Amino acid sequence: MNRRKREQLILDAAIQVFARQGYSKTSVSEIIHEADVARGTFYLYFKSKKDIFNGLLDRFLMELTRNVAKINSVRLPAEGDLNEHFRMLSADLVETVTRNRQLTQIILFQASGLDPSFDSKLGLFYDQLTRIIRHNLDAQVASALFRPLPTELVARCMIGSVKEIISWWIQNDQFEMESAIRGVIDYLLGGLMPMALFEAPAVVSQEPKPVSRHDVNLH
Amino acid sequence: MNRRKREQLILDAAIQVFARQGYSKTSVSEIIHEADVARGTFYLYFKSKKDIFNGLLDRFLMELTRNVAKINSVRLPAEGDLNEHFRMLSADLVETVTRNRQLTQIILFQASGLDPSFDSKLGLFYDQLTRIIRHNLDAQVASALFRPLPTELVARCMIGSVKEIISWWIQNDQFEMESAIRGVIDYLLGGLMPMALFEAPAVVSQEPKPVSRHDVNLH
Amino acid sequence: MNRRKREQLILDAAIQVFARQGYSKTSVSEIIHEADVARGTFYLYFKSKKDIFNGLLDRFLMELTRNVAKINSVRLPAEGDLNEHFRMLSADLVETVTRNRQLTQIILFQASGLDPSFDSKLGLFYDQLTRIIRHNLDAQVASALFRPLPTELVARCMIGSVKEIISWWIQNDQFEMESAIRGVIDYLLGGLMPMALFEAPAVVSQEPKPVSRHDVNLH
Amino acid sequence: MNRRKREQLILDAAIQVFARQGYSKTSVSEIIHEADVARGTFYLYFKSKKDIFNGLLDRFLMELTRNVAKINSVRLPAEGDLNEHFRMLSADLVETVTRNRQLTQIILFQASGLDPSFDSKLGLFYDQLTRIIRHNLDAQVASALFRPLPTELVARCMIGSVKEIISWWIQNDQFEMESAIRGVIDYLLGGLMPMALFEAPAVVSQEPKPVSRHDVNLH
DNA sequence: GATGAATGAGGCTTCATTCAT
DNA sequence: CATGAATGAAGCCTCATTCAT
Repeated sequence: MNRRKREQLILDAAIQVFARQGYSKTSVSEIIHEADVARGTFYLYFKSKKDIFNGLLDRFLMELTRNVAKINSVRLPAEGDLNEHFRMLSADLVETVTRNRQLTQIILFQASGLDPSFDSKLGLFYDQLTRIIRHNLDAQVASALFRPLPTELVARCMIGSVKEIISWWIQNDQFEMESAIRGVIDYLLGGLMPMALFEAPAVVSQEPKPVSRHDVNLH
Repeated sequence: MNRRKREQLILDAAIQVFARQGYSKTSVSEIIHEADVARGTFYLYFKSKKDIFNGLLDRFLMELTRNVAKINSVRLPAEGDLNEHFRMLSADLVETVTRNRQLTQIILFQASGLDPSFDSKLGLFYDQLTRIIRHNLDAQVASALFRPLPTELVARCMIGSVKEIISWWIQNDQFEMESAIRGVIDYLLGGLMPMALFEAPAVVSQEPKPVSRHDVNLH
Repeated sequence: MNRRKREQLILDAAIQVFARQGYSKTSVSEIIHEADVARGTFYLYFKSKKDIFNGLLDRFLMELTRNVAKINSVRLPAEGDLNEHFRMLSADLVETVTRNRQLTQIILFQASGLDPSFDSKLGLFYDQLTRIIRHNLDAQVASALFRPLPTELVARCMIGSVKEIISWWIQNDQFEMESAIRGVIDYLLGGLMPMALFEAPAVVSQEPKPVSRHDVNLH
Repeated sequence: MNRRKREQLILDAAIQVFARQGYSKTSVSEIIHEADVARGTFYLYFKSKKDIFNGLLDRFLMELTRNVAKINSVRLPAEGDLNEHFRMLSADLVETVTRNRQLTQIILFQASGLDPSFDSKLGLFYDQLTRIIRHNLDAQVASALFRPLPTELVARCMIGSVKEIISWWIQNDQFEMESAIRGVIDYLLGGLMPMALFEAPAVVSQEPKPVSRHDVNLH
């Protein structure tokens, strides 16, 4: 068995145990028992319990970042079914999360507050995600596809919404993924689009939107 | 010093220390040192470390529940500035969170995955929150103030949005609370309201919303 | 059993085990087994294995310093049996070393190179000893009782001589302490005194040296 | 690369690492890293960590024994500068110690108490050294060059003196070797020689001692 | 001969909890 | 009620040594 395979073996075992018991209550003993390797072998591949968790964090956050970047890398089409458009783009994200159900659970919802290194890594991850989404929102606003908005704030709300739905899904076996995805996208978009795109354009140009709806600008 | 006062003394000390270091990294030693009571005294008032954390969870989640219930207990006014309306209603929630900045941090973002009992308590809390919000949303939808929506899903998104913003605020000292609150409310509402309420009502009744926007119903 | 007694109990056990096996090969497990206390109790009294050893170092080196200071604190009498004079003064040192045979063994001959903190403590100890002895030597030289000498060097030689004899004694059960002490003092003095002080030059060639100077023969 | 060279390679690496960190704190990993050989290779040449250290002990103690034997193998000249005589004889010892500064440090001052096998080897070494020196002292006493003395005791004192000075030198960069050597020899001799051998009795009271006896001043 | 992945005994330390005073 | 000394299970990690390739 070569180095890569053995490392993966231990990583997989760690995911299982971390998912089952959380980071703090997981001991290295349990990981090596699950992986069926000797104690020393664990430390041959990972410097510490923190280290292996950091490894999981890195891998998974990077994959998620790629997924989110993909969704936000495309210019929105001026017409067509936006919901369907985003649904297709988000397929990879959904697939990643589905394939790593347990890991998602651990990393998104339990990694906070365990260790400064985890926290800072997560903080950077969310910052980066925010930046990506915000960048896209800014572009849409600039092209008047979306109404003026405090885009950083909205990006964070979107992230929070998606996280919460994922959390709900993970803990709920009767969750219907398909309709939920459409529902979330619909809701997230609904808050962004100028009415004009939905309704008769004529009205829009006649009077400005009420001040209360776009006078908010953070920073 | 009577029983109640001493218990509160220890609880306060525990909040301080849990807030500083999180649950797992906090030892009973640190709590009793902060509270300046003997080791045995701690166990006179609390069954275990888990027990005192459960107590904190209960108190804080109950207060948050009351705050959220208040926001959602009022029928929306048919006219007037909705944003301002919600801003006033959410004042207590904002106050609670501001006053317990550290506790919020621990309980909302670090209590997950530490212990099954905490997890189930948090799960119930979010379920209850969802139920409250959803009940209100349903009412608004019924009275056509909001467009048809998968209300449970939307309620969860709202919770997620608020949590994420709170998390951002906690970790960011330059956060401008005032404008953020308005921004979040604006965004959350924007995703819910039928265009008709903003623009000329006439249009709304003339043609239904696009199918793609409200065919999503979970459960 | 009060704090002091319990600490002494553990210290005594530690001395036993350290003496038997040396510092490195002694485990905390063995100390607590010898002391018959629980593992946690050890750490209630000592921060670490290093800490308890440091405690032993401190106590013992301080006692030795006092012993040596005593020997060197008195001005030498202009006449009388110098050997006997020093023998009386060194009684306490001999008693300390005899009473702490095992501790002497560990601290003087095995504490070097185990840990920087031990090394620096030992270094300071020997420096202080050297200073004390040198100070006395300087005084004797000034009053012409001793011949001019590189006093620091000589002080170190004296320390080395005494250490080596102690080491020999510790490892040798048939060692005759009494005669050895007289022999060492005689030898150490012999290298310091101007000939004139011992005898009238003329006499030397006429009759043998005084009995007191060469009646010491070990083995 | 042949067997002998590779063994020497590992031995040299071991010296480096042992010297830097002492025996206990040196791991086989560090030795093989320094030697740049594989882990298994180490065990091809040495049975264990203890084994390689024993090898170093043997080699070095044997060289020291030779050096000391050389100093003591010669009959003292009836006249001439004894100090200079010994200084020349001790050149090799000085050279050995200087060339193996680190090894000296480890073997003379840190090898004690690590392992029974090391202890017994060191014990034998010092016994042998004592025997060599004592044998020579006995001869000098017999020929009345030295005054009657407990020669074994004195031999040990001499060894202790030299060890202490070496230890001082190793830890002190500003040590002036040249004058120290003369000083030590002067002091060691001064404690042994009958006054008569140094000067004509009559002279003593008339003029100061010969320069060679007190021109040594460190610092 | 040479390699280095694998082993597992054993070391140090922490800490929630108990209980005699 | 209050105290705090004592407990010991359990956690993390190291490292000398082996052995299949």
